[in-house]
Amino acid sequence: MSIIAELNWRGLVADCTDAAELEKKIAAPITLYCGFDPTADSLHVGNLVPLLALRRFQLLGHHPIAVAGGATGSIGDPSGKTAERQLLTREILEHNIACVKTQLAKLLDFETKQNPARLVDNASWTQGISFLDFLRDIGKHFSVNQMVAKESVRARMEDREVGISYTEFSYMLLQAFDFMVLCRDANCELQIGGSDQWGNITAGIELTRKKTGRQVFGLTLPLITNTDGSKFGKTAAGAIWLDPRRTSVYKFYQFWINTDDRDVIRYLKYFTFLSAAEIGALEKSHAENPGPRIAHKALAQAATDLIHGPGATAEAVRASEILFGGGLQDIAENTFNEIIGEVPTREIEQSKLAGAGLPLAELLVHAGLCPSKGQARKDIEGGGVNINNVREAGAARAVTAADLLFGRHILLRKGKKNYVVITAK
RNA sequence: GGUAGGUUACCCAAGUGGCCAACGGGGGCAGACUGUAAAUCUGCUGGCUAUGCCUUCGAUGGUUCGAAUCCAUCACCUACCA
Repeated sequence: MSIIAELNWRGLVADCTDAAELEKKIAAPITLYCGFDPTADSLHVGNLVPLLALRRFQLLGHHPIAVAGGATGSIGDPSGKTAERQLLTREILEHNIACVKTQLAKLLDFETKQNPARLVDNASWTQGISFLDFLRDIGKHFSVNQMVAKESVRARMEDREVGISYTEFSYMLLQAFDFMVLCRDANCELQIGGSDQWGNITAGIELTRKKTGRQVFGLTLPLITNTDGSKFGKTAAGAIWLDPRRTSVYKFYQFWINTDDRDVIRYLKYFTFLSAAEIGALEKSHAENPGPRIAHKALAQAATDLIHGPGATAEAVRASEILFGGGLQDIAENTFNEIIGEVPTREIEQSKLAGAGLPLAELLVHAGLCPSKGQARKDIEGGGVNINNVREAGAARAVTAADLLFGRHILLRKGKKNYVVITAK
């Protein structure tokens, strides 16, 4: 199957330039790139679509280049942003680039002989260029009239409250320059990216044509949206990160498990490498009997596997089975131990539980389940708090050593899915 | 530079001297139902050593027994004029 057909059945093509010509070109392996700006010290699930797309190209024989945006990231892409952003400091940028690089490296194959992936930083080719040279060699090819017409800029120009700085306005020149350099030096002929990158990509295509006379291509991937209208990849607690120190493997797995029914098949196509046949089977089983959530589990399993590996995934699955499987009544100690570390775990001094013990509200705050004691009391009175999976509706309830399971742990729960293990020490 | 209007909790937004920790909506959290769904219904949504106390209605100062509400100054935003 060609990569275009592959992306098409998965619903991963939002738009592309000169489809007919690209189709011909792509019959033979080509070199393509996608950029990732280091806006944080970890990528998040939203970055997964373009990243996995690079991988999909690689699996079908093409040559992927992941570009870490050391240069572009220091400017800030205005695309899809409603307000000017704070520039990152040099130190933070350095740190972010280093972190993002290791994540990119994990998802692409750099070892294969045929078509190894490459990882470059666009700062490496912007560094030596003076502002004057850049204005003369690159800036001259851009028409401000056209730049102003691009959606990303126009949106900000029309909004008089926020506006756009000259710095962010110039962003597209840098990204266009990347494409031109990669075409010239690495024979890169295709750039992929999120649909918000369309303007930047086409700017690069034009610059490349003007500077090198070559025709290069652009392909954008759809913006992922949840059916209920909320933003994909964001929870109340924030973004879902790929770095397990920011989002635990258990939480990452749970994020996918909690996918809306209406989205699950679509997401299997977007975020896994399962075949059309496999996904078709899951779709059928889900349509017939959605209760067991076979498709959700397959999605969560596959996505977690991809990012965190099979070992960590198995642990997250096991912890989920224990917590959501049934009662804790006669759970074995070593079974319970499996959820420690998977579920957020907090320590507490043994002495605090001695005698009259610690008010439950205080423990909830200590566990990070409630923002304040007042809120904790309300949550308790509302019947949302469980100790060791037994509801505690008395606000005066104190937690004592008698509540410890195996003499060491307390399983706190707020609502249906928010668990914290408290370990006495 | 001139004139008019605005700035209220996570967001939108009501309130124009005491009944205001502040209407309503959104969002969020929790409960019931369920499948760790969706839809629906219900409760909560500033803090605390808690029948009370403290902090909060752009900032600072003032008037008053009492201010989100009145006055002054400052900052920012919007519209019209120049």
